[in-house]
Amino acid sequence: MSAPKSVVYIVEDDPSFRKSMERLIRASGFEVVAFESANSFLKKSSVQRPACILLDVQLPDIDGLRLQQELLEKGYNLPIIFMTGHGTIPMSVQAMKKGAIDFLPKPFETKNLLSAIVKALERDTQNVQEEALKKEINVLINSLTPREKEVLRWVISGKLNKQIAYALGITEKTVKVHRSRVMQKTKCSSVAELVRFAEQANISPAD
Amino acid sequence: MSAPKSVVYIVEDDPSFRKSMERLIRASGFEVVAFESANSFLKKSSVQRPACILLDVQLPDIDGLRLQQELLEKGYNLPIIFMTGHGTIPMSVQAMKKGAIDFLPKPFETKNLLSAIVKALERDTQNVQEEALKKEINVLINSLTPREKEVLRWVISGKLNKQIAYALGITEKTVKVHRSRVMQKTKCSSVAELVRFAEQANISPAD
DNA sequence: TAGGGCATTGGACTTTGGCCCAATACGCCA
DNA sequence: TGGCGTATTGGGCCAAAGTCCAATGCCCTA
Repeated sequence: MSAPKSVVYIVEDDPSFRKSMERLIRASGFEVVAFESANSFLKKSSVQRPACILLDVQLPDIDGLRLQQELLEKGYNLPIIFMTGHGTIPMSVQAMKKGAIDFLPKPFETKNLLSAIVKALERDTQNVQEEALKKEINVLINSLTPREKEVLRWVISGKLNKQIAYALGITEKTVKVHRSRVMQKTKCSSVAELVRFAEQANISPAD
Repeated sequence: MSAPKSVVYIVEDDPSFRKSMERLIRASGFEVVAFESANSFLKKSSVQRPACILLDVQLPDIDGLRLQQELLEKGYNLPIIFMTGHGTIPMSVQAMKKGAIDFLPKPFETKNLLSAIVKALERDTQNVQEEALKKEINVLINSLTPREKEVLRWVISGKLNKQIAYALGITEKTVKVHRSRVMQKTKCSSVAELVRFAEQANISPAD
């Protein structure tokens, strides 16, 4: 299993600055893909992960901060490092509030940029792992029938089969059947595991 | 049950600005305590909660950012709103990275200040609640004997009494006794509850 | 219309857990 | 030294959960 190479997406309209950034980052061992505008980045169909975005605030089409907002709304969770030549404190504060990794006024120190990139890629590696885990869990959850999900919610709230049966208006016998199917399908071998499993799948206990 | 009144601590050396802030915030319905330096604030023995700090960056004794760092290290978790007359982007970014609620260059809009204060106090209300909960939980945890804690760790990892007995080199009988004591002392009535309880107490499953 | 998935129930049996009783042994503190 | 808290074990009993077996009724699709 070879580690996937990390990608740094650059979005910067100044060609000479863009190219010098490309060289610099590539020389540090990262894969680089550069864009000259926000829209050309957005047109990219697929995004390699783990990755991060090195984003200029002033762009010809869409404002960098605006792009950050759009990516957030679309659920893309790529860490962003801002660069700017004419930034203000309120701009940087807004960017940081929305989760930017860093906000670098040009000209900046190379080491500051690189440490920000490392941090961003570390975070995205985390994100990728977490998303993969959530996906796996959701596959299992979606294999449950509606009734089984219901029983799951009662089980993780610590109720006895008897109580669950009463709550659902069915026999304790039937609850046992659903319950054992839930354990099978979720690959859990104890209630304790099941509780943690359900927590990660954002399934709340019934009441 | 009357809600405790929220306090805004102001740390600002300019007397006229400090007083005008005091008036403004007090007029908005918050309790205010003002200090003219970082050290005079640090000398305050007790802190009312929920609260937040309205902190000037340039202070005669300790730098505002430095104060933030010190409070972090001491485990004080008071939300901070920075104000500054001569701030830079790197300063604001650093402050935000360390969890500041906002960073306002003077002069700022009153509404921006007030919304930051509201947000800061909301967060601290959260913090206070969470800290109180953790405290309660720790009281219960500390009432457990070492052996009981050990059994707890095995129980929340989903092990059977038989397996726990083998792991600890004792009889299943004894495990049952410890286990029932754990349930009593933690006031949990099911394994599911116990798992969540232990999670909040930062107790990890045994293996 | 036949089959498949789903929800439901039953019986019989074993394992596990929880709770009652009581008892022994160790270390520590007043 | 006498008690107190802690850790340990036992027997007996009942409730709860898990695991085989098998069966019925419903809805939907091929």
